Amino acid sequence: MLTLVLPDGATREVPYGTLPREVVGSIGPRLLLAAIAVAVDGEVQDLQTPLRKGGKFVVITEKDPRALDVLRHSGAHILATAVRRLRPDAKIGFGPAIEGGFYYDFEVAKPFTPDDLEAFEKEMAKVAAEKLPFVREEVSQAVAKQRFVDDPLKLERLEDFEGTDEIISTYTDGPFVDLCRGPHVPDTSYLKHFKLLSAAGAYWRGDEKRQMLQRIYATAFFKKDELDAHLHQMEEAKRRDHRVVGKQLDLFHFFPVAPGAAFWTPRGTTLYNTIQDFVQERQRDAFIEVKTPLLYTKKLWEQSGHWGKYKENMFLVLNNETDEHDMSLKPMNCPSHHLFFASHKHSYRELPMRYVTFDVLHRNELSGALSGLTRVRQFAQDDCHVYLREDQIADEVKFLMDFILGYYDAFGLTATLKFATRPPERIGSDELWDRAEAALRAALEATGRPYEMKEGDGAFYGPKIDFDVTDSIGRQWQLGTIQLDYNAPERFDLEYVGEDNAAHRPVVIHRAVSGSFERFIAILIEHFAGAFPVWLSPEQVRVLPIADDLAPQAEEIAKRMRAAGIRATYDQRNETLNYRIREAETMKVPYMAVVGRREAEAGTLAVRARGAAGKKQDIVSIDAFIARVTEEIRTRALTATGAEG
RNA sequence: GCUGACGUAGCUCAAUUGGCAGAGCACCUGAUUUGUAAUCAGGCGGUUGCGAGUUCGAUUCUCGCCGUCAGCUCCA
Repeated sequence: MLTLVLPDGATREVPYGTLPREVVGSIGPRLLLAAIAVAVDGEVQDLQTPLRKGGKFVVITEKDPRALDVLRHSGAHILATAVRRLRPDAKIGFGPAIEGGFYYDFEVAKPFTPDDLEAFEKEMAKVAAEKLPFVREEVSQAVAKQRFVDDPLKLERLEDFEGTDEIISTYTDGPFVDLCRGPHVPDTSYLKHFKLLSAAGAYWRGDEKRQMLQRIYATAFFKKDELDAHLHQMEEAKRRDHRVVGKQLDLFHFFPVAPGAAFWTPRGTTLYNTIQDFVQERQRDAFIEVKTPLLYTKKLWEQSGHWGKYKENMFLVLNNETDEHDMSLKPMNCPSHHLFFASHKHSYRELPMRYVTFDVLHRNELSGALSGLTRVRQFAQDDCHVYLREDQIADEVKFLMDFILGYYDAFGLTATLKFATRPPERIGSDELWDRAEAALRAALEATGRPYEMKEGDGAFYGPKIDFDVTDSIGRQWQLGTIQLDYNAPERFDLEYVGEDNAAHRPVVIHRAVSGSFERFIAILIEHFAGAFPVWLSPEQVRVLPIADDLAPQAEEIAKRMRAAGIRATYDQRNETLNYRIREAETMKVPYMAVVGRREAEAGTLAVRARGAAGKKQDIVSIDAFIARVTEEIRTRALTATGAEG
């Protein structure tokens, strides 16, 4: 007998192998209708999978977030059912639920077209309407092999079960059978609100050496408004796309002759420099800024370990002297900082020493991986390497963490922390890794902040804390990082002189805040949808004279603003005021300052804040306005006075 | 890199089965002198990404190259 504990504390004794369906039905027939699946001690299983253990028994209905994964996983099967009906030659791969939806991989002779997707979507609606029950069967290896005799990918998966005592199960809906662990919704009619999103190639088991399958991405929800909201969110993300907004606001370009390397326009350069200035200002006291060469011989990369582990991603340069590609553009700043540190004797009193550099880095990303500013081949980091004593790790991690979180705060971004441990491909002994992971984890724990684990996701030289930032429409981006490195000091033979007058090995921490400026700016563009706060705006005020004869005053006013440190322009073109306002709005200029005859005589401005259409005019003196804007810039206010939210 | 889609004026997009490459915006000129999101008129603007091929004829069909986009961890 198994003991089930219901949420209200009541217990049920049921025989081993009882179906959850029976238990739920006995609690209430209406609950059975609403049930999607159940969870036993937190483990989700469907209503037709026999109970094999007792524990806390929770009925999962639509309201439970875990129900969505079940629905989506079933959606994947329904997709495969539809595809098989229309393309019987399709071999099935995997079809899991993923964050935001689900996909299914197929091996087909001819890739899918958008027309195919439309047909599949219609067929899925039919399958759903047929209300086919999902039938679970637990089968032997031999029976399973029989069942998937025409599906080589499934047979390959079955081989993994050889010699294990795992239960092999299949799920059938109508004509379609899939090797599947479950859980599933009771029948296909549960899938009501779904949409096929895209099709693209995907390697079998993510391995580029294996054949390429065709993956169809889709999403599904229980309620129509949730699906609509999801699709709307995708539209919103598209509207904010930094590649589109960057063009509208004239911030950067790409040219085919420099794939993956941005050309920054005057406006984009202003934005870029403003952000870099901000970092530099924040780092003025506790950091040491240096500039280092871009090009190095391979000797340095051999010493750092990059030549062995990272060569594929480096741009190698032909050395005329040796006639070999034995030089490389730097993909990272760390080795040059190590050279700096090693160039002098250091006392323990000097530590921690924090070197920072904003140099350009080059990484040879796969051509297919390039994407706008978020994945580029040339970029700059706000890169810092800290040299410190082992006993300083906890304090330093806290210091860096506060620095990083404070920085994001200035942009209205919030971060969550991820702790990443040793990856399979790595340098350094296990003893060093043990020490590094223990030290970093202890420092992280000491800050008292919550964090998530990312096992095996560390850098090749050490464990790290990643900062994942959430933007204004809820998307997550990995930005900052704190990486602990015991290997580099060994490789570069770094030393400091301790209190005992003996040489000691320092520890290195790699730290980035923005990740790369390129990607950070892309994120800011999308975060603010191009409507930057005043301090970041490439153009902060646009002065608009109402008629030609007021142009000299407008120019004079713009000059006064510039003298006060405001990025001000004036637009005296022979166009209507409406036209010029529209253009300033389109360019997301935070303030428009209109000068008419009344204002010119009184020394005032009629100020219109961006996005404040229909609001009553704000008549202020020029001096008061300058004071207000300079104050907003100084404090780096996130919302302008009187502007949209 | 691989799979697929796409590439037409500075930008956003048209161009029936292969048959004279177009529009709006931007830009220039002129008129208008403008009070809070597009004044009117005229004009300039193209090796249809690059290179081959098929054809009487290619933006359109075929091949190669370049670039852009989606995807290539999310495990039956």
